[in-house]
Amino acid sequence: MHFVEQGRAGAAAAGLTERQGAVLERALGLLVEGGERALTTAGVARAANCSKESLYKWFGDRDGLISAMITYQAGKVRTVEASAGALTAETLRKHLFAFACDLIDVLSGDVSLALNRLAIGQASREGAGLGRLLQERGRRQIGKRAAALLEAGRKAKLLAFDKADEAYGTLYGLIVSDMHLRMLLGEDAAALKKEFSPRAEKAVDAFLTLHGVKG
Amino acid sequence: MHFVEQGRAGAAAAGLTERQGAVLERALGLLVEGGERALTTAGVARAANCSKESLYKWFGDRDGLISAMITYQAGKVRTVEASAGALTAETLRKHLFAFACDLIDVLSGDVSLALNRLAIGQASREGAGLGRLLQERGRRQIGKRAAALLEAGRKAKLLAFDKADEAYGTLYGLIVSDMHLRMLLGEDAAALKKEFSPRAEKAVDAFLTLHGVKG
DNA sequence: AAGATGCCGAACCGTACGGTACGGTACGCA
DNA sequence: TGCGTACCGTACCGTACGGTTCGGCATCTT
Repeated sequence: MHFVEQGRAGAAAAGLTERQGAVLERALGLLVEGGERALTTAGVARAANCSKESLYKWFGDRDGLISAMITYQAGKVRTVEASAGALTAETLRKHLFAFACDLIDVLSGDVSLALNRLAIGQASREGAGLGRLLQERGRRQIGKRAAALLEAGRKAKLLAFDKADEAYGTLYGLIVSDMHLRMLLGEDAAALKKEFSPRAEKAVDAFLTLHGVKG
Repeated sequence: MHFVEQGRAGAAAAGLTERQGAVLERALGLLVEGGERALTTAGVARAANCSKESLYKWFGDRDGLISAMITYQAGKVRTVEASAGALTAETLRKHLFAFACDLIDVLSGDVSLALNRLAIGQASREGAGLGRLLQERGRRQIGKRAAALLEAGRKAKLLAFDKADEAYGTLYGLIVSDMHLRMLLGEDAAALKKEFSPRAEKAVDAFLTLHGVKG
């Protein structure tokens, strides 16, 4: 596993009290369980045994609460630096495969799905604020890891590509295809994950066919 | 262009009055403009110059209205049968490229985006009903066209693959990557489309590298 | 001419939500 | 002991929505 979920590390990172972190945790639970409709200020207060007054003091308003939930959750996912050992064709393939599996794991996580649904629902009425936040805090991390891996592969003369982000886009598409959207639309995430996991290997193969240096 | 938008053909296809089709049209307009929050029964009635009573008589309730909107919109997109002429490597590439462009066009359409956002928002609280409907009516059509094209390519010994739907998944991923999700999250659709359109050619090239029969 | 039908516009009802205000309580500090 | 602070629980307010009801009008049928 290359992504680690840390207990409440997200709280301190964002300058939040332990208590506030716990509240956000319950709020995330409510969101996962019942979607945006279940994320009412009264509901969060009841579930977290706190008062609405405190919610408004801490987070400003409902949107502030949601933003705090996103950054809090993003703070829990940390990417482990890839081992900087010498890269061979074999280890590169292994790293790519591990990346593919982790990517599928992250995307199919129920908290991730719930937050993406929330941000997408919000996107229509008020700009791309939450969407950008989610993109920035969530995908940026995992994208960085991929970029580092690809760049290392190129340095080791194992990969060839013009622009790293285009190559990453290709890799992402090969791995994910339309799985993410289907999960967001409500298809059973576990079943889809089971169906897509074996594809991870084929996706890596395809990517190496496209960008691997023949050797 | 291989996808045609027909005026109100969706109405007759779904057994709807001309008037009801017009109402759904206004409802779709409201949804595109202001997201789910703007899709209130009173708002639709006002925008369409009809009474709420008629809305409930015609569509049952709000969910029925939404379902009708989805099937109505799906009925407007028809895939044109690919010309059955002899397939050469050149024409196959052209067809694949046209498909890629059309796919990007469909996915970046504002009505499509709005309906997908709506279905995704709904997915969390009440099963995958709308999601399935959207998937069934919308993507099934375009998927069929792709499947036919791929199958024709295989018959002409220009493509090689085991399962057609897996190959389609690969093609889809190469074309779309994470563009759809980013648009759903609120990134400017026009800008993204502009960025991704040149990628369509590269995606087709990559797909042919993976599944094309060397000749 | 008279009833029936279909529809509009508006009023209405119950509910639920976001946000605020208030009384009460536990705890730290002088 | 007294005071401030932070918090809880609850009640409250305004608003907005889904859904129903009702009076009125126009068109069609017999």
